[in-house]
Formats: sequence, C-alpha cells, structure tokens
Amino acid sequence: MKQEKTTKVRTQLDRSDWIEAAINVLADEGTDGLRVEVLAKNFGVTKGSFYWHFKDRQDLLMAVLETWKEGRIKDIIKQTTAQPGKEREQIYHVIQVYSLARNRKGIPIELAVRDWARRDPQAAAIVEEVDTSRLECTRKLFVACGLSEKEAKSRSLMLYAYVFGQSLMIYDHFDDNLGALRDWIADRIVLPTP
Amino acid sequence: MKQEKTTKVRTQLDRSDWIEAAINVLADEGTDGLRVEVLAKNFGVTKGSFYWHFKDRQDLLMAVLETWKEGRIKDIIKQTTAQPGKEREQIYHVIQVYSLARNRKGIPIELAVRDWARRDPQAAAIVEEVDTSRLECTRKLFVACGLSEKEAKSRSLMLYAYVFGQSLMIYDHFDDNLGALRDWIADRIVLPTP
DNA sequence: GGATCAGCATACGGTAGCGTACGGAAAAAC
DNA sequence: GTTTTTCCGTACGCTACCGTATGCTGATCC
Repeated sequence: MKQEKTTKVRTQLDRSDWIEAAINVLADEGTDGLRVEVLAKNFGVTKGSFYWHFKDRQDLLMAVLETWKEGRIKDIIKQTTAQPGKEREQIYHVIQVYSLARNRKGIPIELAVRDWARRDPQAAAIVEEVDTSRLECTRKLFVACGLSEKEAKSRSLMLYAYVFGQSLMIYDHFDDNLGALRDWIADRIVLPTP
Repeated sequence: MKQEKTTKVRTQLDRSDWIEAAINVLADEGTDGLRVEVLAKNFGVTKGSFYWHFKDRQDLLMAVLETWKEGRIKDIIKQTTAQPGKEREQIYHVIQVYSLARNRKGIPIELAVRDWARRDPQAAAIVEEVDTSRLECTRKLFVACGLSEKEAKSRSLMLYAYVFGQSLMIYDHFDDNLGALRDWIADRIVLPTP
C-alpha cells in the first residue's frame, strides 16, 4: 500500500511533487525557468526520475495547468463564500485579498498562463474556465446585494479586470497615498449609485 | 553619404530594422520566439549581420524596451489629446481604443515586458515610466473635466487597470451582450457621481 | 584604380536542455 | 527467498542557440 505523504521520509517523489515544484519555479522565475533538468537538480535527482512520472515536458505543463485551475477555482469559491447579509463586506474582502498577498506569488503564474493561452487552445480553455468562475462568484455576491443581472455582471467584470490589471502595473510613485486611491476605487466598484 | 531609407532597395539592414522585427516576433510568439538566429533567418541573412549591429542579444532586448517605451508614450499622448471642452469624449475614446485594436498585437508585448520587469530592474523602470505616463495622461483629462486631484487619480488608475486587466482575460461566454457590460463600466469610470 | 570599410557569410566551439535506452537497487508481491 | 515492480541513475545522441573569429564582396573615397 502506498505510504502517507506526511509520514514519508521524502526519499520517493510522485507526480504531485514535481507539479508543486514546477508551480513554485513558475512563480519565481517564469516560464523560462521551468526546465526539466533544473527541476531535477533542485530535487537532487536526475531526469530519469522525471521521465518515469511524466511522458515529456508537455505532460508536466498540462498537469501544472490543471492543478493551477483547480487551485484558482477552489480559492475564488473560498474567498467569495459570505454569510448571508454580509455579501457587501465579502466583496471588499475579495478586492483586498486579490490585490495583495495572492499576487506576490500568483501573478507571475497568471502572466505565464495567459501568455501561454495566446498560442495554445488548451491553455486558453483553462484560462476561460478560471476567469468565468471568478466572474460568476462575484456576480452572485452582487446579485445577493440586490443588483440587477446586468449590473451585477458589469460590476463583477469591472472588479476582476481592475484587480488583475492593477496587479500588473508599476505605479508606486503615482501618488503618495495609493491606499486612498484604492479605497476610492473599491467603493466605486461596490457601492450602488444613489 | 548614407542613402535614404525609403529609396533603399532593402538589401542593407540597420539597427532599427532588427528592432522592428524583434517587436513583431515578440507580439506573435512571445519572448521565447525572440532568438537571434531565428530573426536572421526571417531576414534571409545570417547572425553575422546581427552581431555587426548589436553587441549581443541583451543589447537588442534593451533596444526593444526603449523603442517600446517611446512608442507607448507617444501613443498615449496622441490618444489623450483632446479639444478643449471635449475631454469627456476623449476619455471614452481612450477606453475604446485601448480595449480593442491595439491589443491584438500590443498585449503580448505588454505581457512579455511585465513578466520581464519582474526580474530585471531596468525593465521594471521602463514599465513604470510607461504606466505613470498613461496614468498622468488620463488624470489630466479628468482634472479638465472638473474633478478633484484625488478623484482624477483614482479614476485614472481605475480606467487603466480595468482596460489592461480586461484585455488579458478570456470571458467570451460570460454574457451574450458583452458590449453592454463594457458600456456600463465605461460610464461607471467616466461619469461623475450625481 | 588601389585602399578602405561597412555589411554580411562561413565556420567553429561551447552550453543548455530534451528525450531515450538501459542498468541497478530497493521495496513489494507471492 | 525469489520474482516483479517501482523508481531512479548513467550515458548517450541530438537540436537549438549564443557568441567569436575571420574571410569575402561590393561600394565609397581619394
């Protein structure tokens, strides 16, 4: 029987170990750093191990995509699950969370995946799944706040596009109180028109 | 004396030809496609030509960055130059333009450059120049519309982040009338609070 | 009309990385 | 305790690039 991962003394590697490491490399060094032999060296093993678990490099990349997709969908569901009546606060929470910590490691992956999606239909399909999942989650929150379908969809799209685009920009010196600007924008996204 | 570029029969290449070609490749195939020998083959010449005009590959990349920067800044200035009194219409125009045609070829470059900026301070500095230029241009338009400094900056940041993020998303099936959603968002970005 | 030089070709050495063939140890199965 | 299987190491061939050294050609200068 297969040993438990937690009690394992980490002498054996399985598929998920490689995928996890690949995602970390993707976050730190981008697509260019994602090389089979480099991953192997980081594990202290040789390629022989890799090609036992994976058919080829493409096999790993697809597995990374799938794992990324599941993680992102699971995360957006978690972040958008609100107590009844607390939907508005939850939306603010989403804006906060997706504007900060997640990006430190997540954004390079988003970049890599979307750059990839531009030339690979499989990647594009996965990105679309993730994007529509995210859009759906916040749409439901807005609907729960009493907005119309169209307005809920519009605000959801605006929210997600803003948060995502903002994380890719470099504008540290645009204003000496960026927090105030971000707060203003969050209100503009969330608060209803009087 | 050096011949005019226009009357040239295109037997000779100069630095700008290589840079232009490099930008096109960057748009079509991303960073990975940007190889010296591939560029040379596309021109029908050998690397010998390249290494006459450039010190090394890095030299080309930096030149591409500079050219990209100048083009983007020139473009945003052009797109945000409004007739007095027509500032609001000009803002709508910017949202339109930067949401559509420009992105077909421009977005992969944006992606590549920003992914690059994550590991290279020089690239990061250039991205910041471009971003703050863009933010400044629309900020001035908002100010001309009579908004306060803080609100102008906030709206400018929201506009640009939204447009940029939206262009990287894949959400074609989120709604059957995306145009209406985008129009709603544009109003939300531009129109003042009553 | 020889000298000069810009612009490119040729040829080479070197590295990184992919994928494969096969061998070997160590655990699991029986 | 043998036999499988699992998992990894070793060794190799191959390609795509990078960068350099040097040779060739056709234009330009004087």
